Amino acid sequence: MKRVLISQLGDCVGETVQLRGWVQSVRDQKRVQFIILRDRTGLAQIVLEKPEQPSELNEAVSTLTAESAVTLVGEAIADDRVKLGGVEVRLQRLQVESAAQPELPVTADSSLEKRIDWRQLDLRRPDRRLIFEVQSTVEHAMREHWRGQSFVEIHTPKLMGSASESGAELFKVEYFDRTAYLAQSPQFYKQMAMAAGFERVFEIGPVFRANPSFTSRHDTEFTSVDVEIAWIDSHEDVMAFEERWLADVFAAVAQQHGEEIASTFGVDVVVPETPFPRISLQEAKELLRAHDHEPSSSHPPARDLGPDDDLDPGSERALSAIVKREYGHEFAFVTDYPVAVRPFYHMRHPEDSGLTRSFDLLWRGIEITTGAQREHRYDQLLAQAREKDVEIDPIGYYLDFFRYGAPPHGGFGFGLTRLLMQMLGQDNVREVTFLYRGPNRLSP
RNA sequence: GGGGGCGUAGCUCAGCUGGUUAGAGCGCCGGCCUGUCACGCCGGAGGUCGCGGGUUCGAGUCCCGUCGCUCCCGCCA
Repeated sequence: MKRVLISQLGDCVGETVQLRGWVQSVRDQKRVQFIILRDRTGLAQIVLEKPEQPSELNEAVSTLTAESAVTLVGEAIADDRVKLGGVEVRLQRLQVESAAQPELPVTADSSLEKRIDWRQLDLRRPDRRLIFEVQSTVEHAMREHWRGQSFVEIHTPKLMGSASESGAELFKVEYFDRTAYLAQSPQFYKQMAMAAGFERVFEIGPVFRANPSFTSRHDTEFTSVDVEIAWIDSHEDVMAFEERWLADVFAAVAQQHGEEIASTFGVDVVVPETPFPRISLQEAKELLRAHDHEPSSSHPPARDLGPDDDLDPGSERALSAIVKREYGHEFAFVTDYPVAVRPFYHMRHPEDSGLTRSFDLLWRGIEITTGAQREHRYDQLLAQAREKDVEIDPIGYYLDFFRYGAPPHGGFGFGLTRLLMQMLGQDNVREVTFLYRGPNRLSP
């Protein structure tokens, strides 16, 4: 007897094998019983004859409930009648490791909310599992690319004494006799790595945002991918890095999961061509004005945008559609945002101090990256902080990073779940988050 | 924080302008069925219609309040 996975059954015909998995279904007939067993590699049919006097084994099969965890032993038999792979296992022994209660609380067509309540059952579905296999491939491909370019992986603290950026709200936590905050971004610390001479760093880690955002693309805790690179000339170098890095990631996903993603989710993973189109925010607004985009029924139309306005979600969707049509590209770097909508540490254009050396990356209408060249000159950084009315005292440690020689540098933050959501045609980040955290969700 | 939508059986939903005992499909339980593979057939159980109040002879349905969820906007990745 040997322990095998369901995918290996075809090579075990005539052998006695042990299978371990979950009961997908039971068909209990007069003369014969079938179990459909599922493991991480697929489905298999288990068969047992039922004589006039049913055996104990027959009784055990009759009382099996769907989703019970079992170990079973039987002989693998090739049989053309079996539509499921042409091989079935003639049951000899059955061990119920843990019986499932009858009547599952969720099914594949249950609401997302209920499926998250019972996430351990929801994730047993092969299509949900595929999401996290793809995520593993994505992160691995990212690391391979970084390692090939001598990046250093860092792990920055998630407990902070003060805010790292203005705007987003912070979660307060009790920290002995004072208050600490959960990090909303590793921004300041990856810049510290630049001051420390690491030159190229990355981090994949959790970030926390106390925004009460009720949308399909926000959560209060999510996995952020952060990159910072020294000795750059402008934000162009950062974009040039990111597009090649992403092309590598897409190539790995397409190669390892392309077919399964297409058959499961009905979307093609297409490796994007580099370079991606670059469009300044001003050009973007002109494009939007020039194209009469039709508002969809589920989304409001894009607003009319002033010079200091950022793109709203409607404009981002419309812009992506225009770029797809005009440039034939699904990605678009939107560059050179006005100072008003960017944080104090973004470097300004030397020839136009109202604009920053910054960019967002849109993919299929959604923002997956924000990046910039950072201001590394202490006096200029201090002046920009004051101009933005940032309290200097709490960020004194950060400003100190730049007092003893910091290289020109820049980087970006990247939303892993937003990438996965778009890549796999999912309509909500909760689908691609192992356990979602939102304003109303702290369990399971 | 602002706006829209939803809440009826374990799950997904239907219940028109208020009218007897609240329905369907799937699932569950029992029976039947010589190999099913979305098996099929027969039968059964299962509901405080989110919760509270009001209008009415009568409320799942109308009104007010409340709780929960969800989507969009704002904010952002």
